[in-house]
Amino acid sequence: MSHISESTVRRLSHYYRVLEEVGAEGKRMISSHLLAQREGVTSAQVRKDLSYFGSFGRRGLGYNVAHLRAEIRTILGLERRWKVAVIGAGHIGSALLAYRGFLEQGFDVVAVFDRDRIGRSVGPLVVQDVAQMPAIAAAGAFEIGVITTPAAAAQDIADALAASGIRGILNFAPRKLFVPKHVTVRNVDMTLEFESLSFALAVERSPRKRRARG
Amino acid sequence: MSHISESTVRRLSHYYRVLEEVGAEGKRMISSHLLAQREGVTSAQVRKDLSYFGSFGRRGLGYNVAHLRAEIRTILGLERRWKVAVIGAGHIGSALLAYRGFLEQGFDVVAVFDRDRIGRSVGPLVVQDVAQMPAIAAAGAFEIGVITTPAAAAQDIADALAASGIRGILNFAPRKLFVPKHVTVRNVDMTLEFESLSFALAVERSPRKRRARG
DNA sequence: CCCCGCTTGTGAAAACATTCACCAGCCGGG
DNA sequence: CCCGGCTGGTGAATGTTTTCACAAGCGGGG
Repeated sequence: MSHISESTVRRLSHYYRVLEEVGAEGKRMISSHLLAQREGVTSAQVRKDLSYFGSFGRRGLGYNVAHLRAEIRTILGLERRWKVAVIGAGHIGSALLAYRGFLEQGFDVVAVFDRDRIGRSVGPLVVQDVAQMPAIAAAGAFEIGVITTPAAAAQDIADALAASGIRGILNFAPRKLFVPKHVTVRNVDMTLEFESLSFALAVERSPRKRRARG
Repeated sequence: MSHISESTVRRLSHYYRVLEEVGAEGKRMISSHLLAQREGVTSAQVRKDLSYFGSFGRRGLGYNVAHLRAEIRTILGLERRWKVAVIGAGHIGSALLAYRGFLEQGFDVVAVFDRDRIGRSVGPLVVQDVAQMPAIAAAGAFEIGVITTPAAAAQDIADALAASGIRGILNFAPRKLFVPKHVTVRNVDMTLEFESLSFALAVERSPRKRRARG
């Protein structure tokens, strides 16, 4: 397991969900072929992805649903719970806090920070001054910082998080973040996806070559 | 331009943003090297990405910022505006509607549908019955459907959208959607990103091989 | 106990994406 | 007008990811 690609990890998350469903349907075993079909990938891909981490199946039988689910859970680090702070209490930040979905999956939002709106209640939490954030982060109050500030502030927040020893950042701001290499950033960028859709729909785009004007 | 990879399109969106900033800073020309640096990729990558669509630079000078920006705008299909319907008026749907960011970029939300909450105002729009959606879609009222319903409903909505002639879907539900091949789906999946972060942080994961139990 | 149908795990091959390296072209200065 | 310093475009090389294809292992039936 020298290095696992980002795509493999993403697919593991997907398999994890499929296994939840399949388990709920009462199935005890599942073949790589069936699992692949439900996820829209090839069976070889499923087996290859899993093979990076071990041998979880049995030839002739497939994978034990509950067992494989537990293995993936461990691989993804979902055995434990992660403490999350949200920086930016605007629309996205609030929606995120209100969204129950991921709370059930091992992530607990323990703090919300903003430059304004200080003292306001957001669900069970009270918005704290973002100026306090570095100290609170450094004290180990959370492991993952979620940036939902305007784009212009995002890099500064990322710098502050990194300087406070935070190693995981989920960035909702539409801007590339530069961080020390021991820090992992993942991006959720709606605008990008809209533009990607736009590209796909605009089939009438013309591939003609042109000369540029300086 | 036989086929453009998804990654290339994503990077074009990124370049587009950088060009906006760079333009705002008053720069007239930019080299592939500088553009690359601001986006955290190599200069060869920038030139290769652009070369799929034409020759937009001038040797010795670089790219004209405004001109390149306009070219990418055209490539991405952002010359025109896209009409968007949001299906699901829950937390994510509402946050999305409140988010001004992407409205400025060529996407107009023209309708909101939900199974409940019918008649409620969301910004300038009124929630309509999702049962009406297929007819309204078929009438050409919008080109892109954004699914922000619970996961269990997502595939049915996708089927309805596809059947009504919609060719672009942005899916916020954490579930793989199966659609006819002329329909393009893009996913925004926060849960996935959280799990990917969890994996990256859980460095103490052990790669030991095991035997599975059936 | 052996054979058959099924399924995994995995090297090898193929497909795909990124980076290299260099030619061609452009500007400015002398 | 020519030379030198830069920079873009692009085929070739390299690196990465996915797919293929098959040996090895499993359970069940007779």
